[in-house]
Amino acid sequence: MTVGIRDVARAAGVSTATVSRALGRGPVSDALREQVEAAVRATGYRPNLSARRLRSQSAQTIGLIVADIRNPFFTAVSRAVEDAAFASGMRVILCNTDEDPAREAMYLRLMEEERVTGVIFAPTQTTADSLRETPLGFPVVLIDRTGPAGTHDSVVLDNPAAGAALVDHLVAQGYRRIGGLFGSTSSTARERRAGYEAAIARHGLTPAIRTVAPNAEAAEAEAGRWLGETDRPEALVLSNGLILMGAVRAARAHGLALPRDLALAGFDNEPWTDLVEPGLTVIEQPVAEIGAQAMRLLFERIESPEQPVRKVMLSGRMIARGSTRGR
Amino acid sequence: MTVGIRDVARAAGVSTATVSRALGRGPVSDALREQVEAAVRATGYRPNLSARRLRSQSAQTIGLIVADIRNPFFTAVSRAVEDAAFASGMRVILCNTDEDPAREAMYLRLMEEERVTGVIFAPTQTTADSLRETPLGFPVVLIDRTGPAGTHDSVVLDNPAAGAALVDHLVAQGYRRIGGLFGSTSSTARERRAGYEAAIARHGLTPAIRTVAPNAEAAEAEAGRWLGETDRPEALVLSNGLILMGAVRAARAHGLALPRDLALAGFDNEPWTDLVEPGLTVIEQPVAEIGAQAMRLLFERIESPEQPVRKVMLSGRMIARGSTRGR
DNA sequence: ACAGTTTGTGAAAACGTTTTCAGTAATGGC
DNA sequence: GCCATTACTGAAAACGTTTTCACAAACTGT
Repeated sequence: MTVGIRDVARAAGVSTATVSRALGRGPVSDALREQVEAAVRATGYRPNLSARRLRSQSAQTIGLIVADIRNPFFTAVSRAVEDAAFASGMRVILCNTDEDPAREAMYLRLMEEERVTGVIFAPTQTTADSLRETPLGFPVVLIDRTGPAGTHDSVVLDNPAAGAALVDHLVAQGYRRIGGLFGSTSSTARERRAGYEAAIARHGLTPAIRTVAPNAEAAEAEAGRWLGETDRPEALVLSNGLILMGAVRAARAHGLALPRDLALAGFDNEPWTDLVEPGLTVIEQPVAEIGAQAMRLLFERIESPEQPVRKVMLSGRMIARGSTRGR
Repeated sequence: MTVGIRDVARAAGVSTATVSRALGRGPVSDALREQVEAAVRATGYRPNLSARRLRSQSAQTIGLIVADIRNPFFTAVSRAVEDAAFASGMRVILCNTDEDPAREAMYLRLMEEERVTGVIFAPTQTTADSLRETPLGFPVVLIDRTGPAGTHDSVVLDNPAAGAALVDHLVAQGYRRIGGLFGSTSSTARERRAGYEAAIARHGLTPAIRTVAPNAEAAEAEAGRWLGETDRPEALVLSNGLILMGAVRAARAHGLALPRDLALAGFDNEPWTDLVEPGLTVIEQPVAEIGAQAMRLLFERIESPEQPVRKVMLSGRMIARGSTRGR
């Protein structure tokens, strides 16, 4: 039924080995190569990638495992990853874990069964920790979140510096009672929180920290409670774009005007952050760069598996907007 | 090196056929099944999916081809598609075409080589037209955009109705000079435009239409020009979320207040549309439903390939917000 | 002109599964 | 107790490629 390499070989009057070589990079005379190409056109042949993978033991596929593609940070990273992958003739399998360690484990197993060339992975804290003992059958590059030191290549933001920068900025603008609302499941949030704490201490201020599941709904609920209390903070640092959005909603619900009643500073320079009045101060992450660097690390790891573990740390860029304008 | 089914068979003291059956759904006695499962655990066996696909001629993979995953509409749809796919034991390969027919053709060919089970595809007008003559080796479900009638299953919004609903709403709110800014590459935009035109005519008004590449930058530039003209419209209908965002930016740049100086009504109820003051009136698309329905159509098509072509048309829901408050 | 290399080619093995085929043992109806 | 099913099982073929191996022909350098 379906046309295979032997049909092409017959049509071209050569062996299947020659067809394979003509299509790949084996040595073939120009004359035969042309015959083969003509036969391919005539027969409408399409190589069967499963067979090719099985025989060549190379899947030319990478796995991309993230919490939720709807988080704009991951959306942008995934686009960069896929561009780089397809440019190198690789396919991408995308998986959403919803920060669930069980699903993470399931997808990692799936990646083993696919015999993928490599995986780019934003793990939860839990899985990142267990990753060091379980050797996978493929190279892994961690993004956004990082595991215990030195077990896998990774590309992350300089989160402590970014967290501290937001505090410094708020202090410079005259705010003193600065709270922090951080995600509960990722090392990223922990690091941003550490930067926040360090900067707060350096300025001789008192920290006020709450943690929350990293989604807009949970953040809105928690921020709503907080802002309803009598000693609510003058300013809030939010550890990612979804939590920032939740905080904006909560502020609206309480009728608090930015920045007069409450200052907000968060992460992720999403397109809407400069549209909501008076503009939200954020740390912009170099999302495309993160994806591209992750692919680069992955390719280089595949190239030379034994090289020392590397960690690429990129800097965020603070974009000051109206939400932190001084008092 | 790597452990295969024959290693498991040897460890369990059975044939490879029995292992295959124990892991799949063949008839195996309970005793042997347990032996096999123990052997699998002992050896750390992971099935090789390439081999399985090759032999069983079933890839259990679907392709998802969209313009750009960063368009929130496609982000949300893709999430729904992947949830449904993984729930049925299928993998998803995601491809971004950037509305480029050449890339669309390339990815369609890739899908043939992958021998995918099916494809969910949001094509450009160009490719949608050519799709009817080129028979692909797999079922295709069109989403968002639709080709010439009746060649492929599809799930689309009732775009004419949605476009008309926005006009009706604007008219009811007292606006008369209502312009429309539509994307230039998709049938979706054409249909929304048709709805706009029909409603405009029905109200005895004069249409004013411009088209633009469907991205925020191009939309901002074009809207900026338009709003700078002396006879600028009182209200604008925007054919998708990105164009809506561009229009908001252009209005800001011209210092126009919503809705006093300009009313805006667009598509896609993205999370930010109720955060930018005074809230943007939009048609909400049932994104999760679109993804889920597409998968359903695809599965049913696989089930019975000969059944008549089906088109699922879903209704949008208008959410009226401040940007169209009456004058 | 010769040995040694390089280049191009085909036959056949191999990749790791599932599936077919044939066969044996157990079960059921009478 | 016998025949006809049914339930399991293993040997071997098959899936569609790439890669190894062997070999012939065409080049090198001398």
